[in-house]
Amino acid sequence: MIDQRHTITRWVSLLYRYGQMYIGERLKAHGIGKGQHIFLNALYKEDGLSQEELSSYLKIDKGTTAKALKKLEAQGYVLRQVRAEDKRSYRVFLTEKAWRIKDEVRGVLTDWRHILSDGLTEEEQRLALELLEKMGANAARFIEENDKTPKA
Amino acid sequence: MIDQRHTITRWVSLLYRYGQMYIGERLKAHGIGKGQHIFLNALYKEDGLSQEELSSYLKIDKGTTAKALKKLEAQGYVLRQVRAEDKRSYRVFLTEKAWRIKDEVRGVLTDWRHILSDGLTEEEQRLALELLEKMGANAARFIEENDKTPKA
DNA sequence: TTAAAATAGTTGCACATGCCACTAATTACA
DNA sequence: TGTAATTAGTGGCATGTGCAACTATTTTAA
Repeated sequence: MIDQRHTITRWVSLLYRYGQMYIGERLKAHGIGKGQHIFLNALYKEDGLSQEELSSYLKIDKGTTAKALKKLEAQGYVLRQVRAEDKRSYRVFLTEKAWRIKDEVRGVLTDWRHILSDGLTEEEQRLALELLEKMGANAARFIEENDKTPKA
Repeated sequence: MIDQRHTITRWVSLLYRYGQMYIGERLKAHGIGKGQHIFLNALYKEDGLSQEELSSYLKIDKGTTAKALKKLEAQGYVLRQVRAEDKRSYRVFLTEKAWRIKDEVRGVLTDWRHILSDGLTEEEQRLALELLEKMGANAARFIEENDKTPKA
């Protein structure tokens, strides 16, 4: 019925939304929402980051970051320690409870990647990541340049 | 500081969120939100579809579709006509006001694609679309199969 | 050294999105 | 034919997300 030509933007939208559904479904049982897993995964890689560092690494708004961490803290997955050297900021640490489910949380992303990669060769998977990375870097550069408020 | 290895999922998230920001910013002046442009674009391709058809084509929840169309109708961009043959459903038509901004609305997506494609060869762009399409189809198949409520 | 600018984090608001329960109409079938 | 099942659309709820205004602290510079 409709012309089936899809665009990059359209597929990105589908992949994002469906990925969120999958992740949300898989983590629901732990009381972790689809907006929080990304922070857990970042902290598994490097524990003790500040919210600012998480925000800028993940390129997620600091308000969103604050809310996600608040939930993770309420669920007992992270705790926040005011830094002595700079009392404005925290260090965010994973709790034992968070470390205990590390493999499971990381497994959700791994599994989703496997679902997406079905039928793709190793080479295609590598290429997909490389091209997404290039486009992502372009997007980030553009958006970040354009919200620098013109000084004048 | 943090290991810079990003995954497909991470880049998809960034591309989606930044794309939404870009689109929202560009269409704000027309009173069109970032959640509505996708429906306009689908209708530019084929006018007069039902909400059901739009939902299933775009793979967007029918509740979300209903709300987006309600906004577009309130802004005078679409109107809905009950079908005589099936009084449960509408045909959604673009108004003259919507047709007038067609090039501009479509241009937003084109421009965003150009931003993303900066530094990519034609061949890479083709590949990117092809790989996204394959992964998108995998995602859709998985999600759609898994929410078929087991009959038993 | 003090006043101004920058920075980390919080909160409220608006909006997008999916899910679910619901209504009204249509279709299937006993 | 009449009842059950299915379908199109709506509305409420929960959550994620970005933005903007705000506070508290730290840094810069006059």
